[in-house]
Amino acid sequence: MNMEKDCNKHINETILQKEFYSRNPKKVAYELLGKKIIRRFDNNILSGIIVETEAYYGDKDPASRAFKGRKTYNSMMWDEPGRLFIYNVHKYWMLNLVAHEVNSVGGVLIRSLEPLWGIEYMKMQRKVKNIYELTNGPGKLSVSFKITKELNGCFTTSQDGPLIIINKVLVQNYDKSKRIGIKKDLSDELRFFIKNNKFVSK
DNA sequence: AGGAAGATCTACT
DNA sequence: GTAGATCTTCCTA
Repeated sequence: MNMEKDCNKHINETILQKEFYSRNPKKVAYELLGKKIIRRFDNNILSGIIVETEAYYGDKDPASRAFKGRKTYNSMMWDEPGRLFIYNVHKYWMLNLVAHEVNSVGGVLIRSLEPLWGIEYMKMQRKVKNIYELTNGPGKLSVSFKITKELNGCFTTSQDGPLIIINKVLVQNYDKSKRIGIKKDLSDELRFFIKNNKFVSK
């Protein structure tokens, strides 16, 4: 076995650490594309590849949950980068990673995944058979991956957490657009997705 | 008490 | 593809 190759493989299989998330959310959102998400609960393991994300800022971003100042339900956005921030929209839970520079506020919404393992379990959760309908939207992936507000504040950076994110090589073939479903959006394009990936939301 | 929300489903043209 | 209902959670009054 080639020693250099073995070494690279090891590096690419590490859990993303706090430093990764301690940057501008826009940069974190883009770099999260292609990374592997692993969800553990009871004796189950589910996993998928992140194929669509959106960046959110603090009080300068009218679409952000942090826009109106720090409250009980949104305080996680001020917290340590790499923790989970979960909130509700309509009747669905949104999966976010806390991501911001020092003394700042922000997060990245995971909008779509490409399912890897546990597909049968996801079909049961979602009550649909079509594999493309399991995780192609923020609400849908939370149902498939059994994500609820109980996970708010969990550290994705610790080995034994219920949800961790594994490093992978940087995705090159990505595209960006305005964020989806936002009434008052910023002029910047803050939605990132892998080009021609069938699991990106519509 | 009333309303809005970072979405989704269903039932259509 | 697009319109309208949905019936949860948290906000504002």
